[in-house]
Amino acid sequence: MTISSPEIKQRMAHFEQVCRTSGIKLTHQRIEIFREIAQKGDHPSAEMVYRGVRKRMPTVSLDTVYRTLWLLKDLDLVTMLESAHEKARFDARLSPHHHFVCMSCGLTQDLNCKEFDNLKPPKSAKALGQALITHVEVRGICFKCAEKEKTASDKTGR
Amino acid sequence: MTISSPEIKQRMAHFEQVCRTSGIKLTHQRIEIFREIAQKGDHPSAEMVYRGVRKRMPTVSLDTVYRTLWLLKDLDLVTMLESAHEKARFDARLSPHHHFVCMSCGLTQDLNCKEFDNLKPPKSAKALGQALITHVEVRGICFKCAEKEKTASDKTGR
DNA sequence: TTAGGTGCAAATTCTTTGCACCCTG
DNA sequence: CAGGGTGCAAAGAATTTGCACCTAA
Repeated sequence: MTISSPEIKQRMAHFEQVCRTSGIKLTHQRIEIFREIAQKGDHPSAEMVYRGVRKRMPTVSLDTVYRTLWLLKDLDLVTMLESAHEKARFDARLSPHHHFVCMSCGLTQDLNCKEFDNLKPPKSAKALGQALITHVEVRGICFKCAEKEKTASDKTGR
Repeated sequence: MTISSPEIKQRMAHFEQVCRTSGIKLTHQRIEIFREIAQKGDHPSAEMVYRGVRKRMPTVSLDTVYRTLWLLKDLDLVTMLESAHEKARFDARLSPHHHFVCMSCGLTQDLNCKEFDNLKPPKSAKALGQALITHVEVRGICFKCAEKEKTASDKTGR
């Protein structure tokens, strides 16, 4: 999937604005790396971004791509699929169920919900393949992390 | 979360039966590794399983834990959270949307669905923390992989 | 000008593999 | 007893880090 040109422009403008606001330097590398993600809708990996950017800028290094990607993520300019950084985790429960994932510490807890169990894949999924499982992931902040953040903000005032 | 004793027994029985059916040897290591996952509901990582099993069997090696975990997964005796093996993947689309993930090749495609957008976190999530985002992941087989499997089965007859 | 950013190469972390010995069936 | 399974140590893959040079503001 390729993103339409006005949409890309808007994304680039937003990117530049956020960088300025955050006092982050607008380097060639950062611009090209962000553009690479902004103009592609196929959820590229760091390696894929690297290869794409190298076409236009043959000297970028892979580690700059990584540093920039995490930076963009911290600035909420991109989102991440699959919790990279996370190790594989296993579950012996085979019956369908859902998850609550803490966005701060990554703790994953089972979530039982009849309503979710009964969700049917939408028509739009039919265009992509054969849908088998509909799994809901509720993301939020677990109580332990909420407590921690509260304590921290009491100190920093932030 | 600890799993109730009858439930564990049932899981162990199922495990032993599947191993026999598949002609997989029931070694001490495999039994203890499966038990470790079966009796815990907290989605342990390979490292955590390793530490748990070592208490009862100090000589197991981490690589046996890994080999056994992937084996259990192949036998559909355990499921995996977070697509380990997968690299981090990025997305510049910030508006909420959902995903169709191919269970065979891992291809992730955006899925638009108003019904999913409007899903509210269930009451049971309130007990775990503050819910912020409800994300649906439809898992299935994409057309490309379905085609591949079809071609393969034409040959193997499986 | 100068602090933050980059490239390089080496380090880390998680996971996999080759090989000789061991144990289940 | 035979062939799959295991432990060890070493290899791989993805990501991170230290350091000296570079460049946007």
